Amino acid sequence: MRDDEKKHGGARIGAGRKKGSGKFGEPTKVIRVPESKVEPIQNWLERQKRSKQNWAGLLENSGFAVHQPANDSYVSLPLFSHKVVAGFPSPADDYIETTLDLNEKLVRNKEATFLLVVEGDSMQKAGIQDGDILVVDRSIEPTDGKIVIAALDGELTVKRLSVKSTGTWLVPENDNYPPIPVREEADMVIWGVVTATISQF
Amino acid sequence: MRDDEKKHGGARIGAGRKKGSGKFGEPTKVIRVPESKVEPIQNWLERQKRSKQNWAGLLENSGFAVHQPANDSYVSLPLFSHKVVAGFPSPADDYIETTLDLNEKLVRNKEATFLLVVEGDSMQKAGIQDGDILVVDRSIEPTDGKIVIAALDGELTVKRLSVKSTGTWLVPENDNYPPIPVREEADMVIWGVVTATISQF
DNA sequence: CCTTTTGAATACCGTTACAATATTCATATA
DNA sequence: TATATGAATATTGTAACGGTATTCAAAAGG
Repeated sequence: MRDDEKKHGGARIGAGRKKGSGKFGEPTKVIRVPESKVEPIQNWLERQKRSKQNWAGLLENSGFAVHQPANDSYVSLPLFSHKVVAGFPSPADDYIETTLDLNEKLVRNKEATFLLVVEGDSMQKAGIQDGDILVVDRSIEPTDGKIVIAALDGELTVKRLSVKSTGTWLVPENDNYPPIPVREEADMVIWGVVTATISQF
Repeated sequence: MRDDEKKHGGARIGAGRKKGSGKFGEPTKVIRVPESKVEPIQNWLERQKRSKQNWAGLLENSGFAVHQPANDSYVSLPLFSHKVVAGFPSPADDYIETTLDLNEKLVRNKEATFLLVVEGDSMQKAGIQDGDILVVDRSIEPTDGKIVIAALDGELTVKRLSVKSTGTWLVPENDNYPPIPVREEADMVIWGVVTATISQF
């Protein structure tokens, strides 16, 4: 076969890169901006891309997602990410990452969830303050490291559960209080695992 | 005088436009950005130049994309008071003090409320941790002592607002950070007042 | 007939180039 | 002395360019 006959391809329809296959997934434009703002803007663009993916993924996995609540209440509030907003604080534009219903976000298992008003400051370091509302899920397995509601001899406490080979402890997150040893599982009734805490100002 | 002798000016040193006399006051660069982001970016640049916005102005043209809920039904969760529950509890029995809908509890003015994810630990003492979700109400007057979301020269921060005769300050609740003086209202745009913070574990 | 290779076709992207303005200021003019 | 002029230089939005990346179907090879 002669060289000039060695041909592949050739003119054809349908060839060529697809539209929207670029890094931004949409048409682009060149604009002129001050030098000092180039990096912030590009960082922001990067975050915009990533955060969209993240939230989508997060919502997917966590089951909070946008799908179900037909008969339940659904109050959609715009949710911003601080990071994303930090550089470009304009509520008017499309910086809204997603919308979120607080009940949905905070309550995974409605039947097993209850709220509790905190008294005392023994969990201050974990961000739990006196007067906070705790969201407690009784369907979650209380494992080592989880913050739990435990009734010790009828005394209700919020502590971090520590299950080690040396024994089980209820550990306050406040240096002024000592860890409490749990001698037997018998003295302790765990009500549930704290999934969130809400402080109102 | 002949026409070709009618001359003004002429070659001379020092002539010409001064550097930095453009709209941005600094060298510029051309960058390519997605079309949908052109306007947001240019709005932001505009605002950076004359960061002259006050609370009222922000409210005016903010145009939040707040999604309206279809209707307000409630998710009632049992709310316990720590004291009351101290006995022995099951959310099913009558230790339940009341029931509470989180959206109702946390969102007073739905149209003016949005959520924000916190970054940083400058408000640790107020129980606001990195990663928390803040509930921000834009309809509440930012007064002395309120925790506010403030954009200082485009930088978004969560701080306690201090309005004294000596001036206005944004005060972090973390000893590692100094209070930030607000020289003029012009530097500062207050997005809203924080009404609650939610930590999830 | 099925799989792999190939290269034309097309989109994308960072940068430069360019033409139209805008600004400045020493000089010519009144 | 005050004003008008126009060369000199900066700025700015957009077009253009060259280099890459991607896609697809025809050609080549099993």
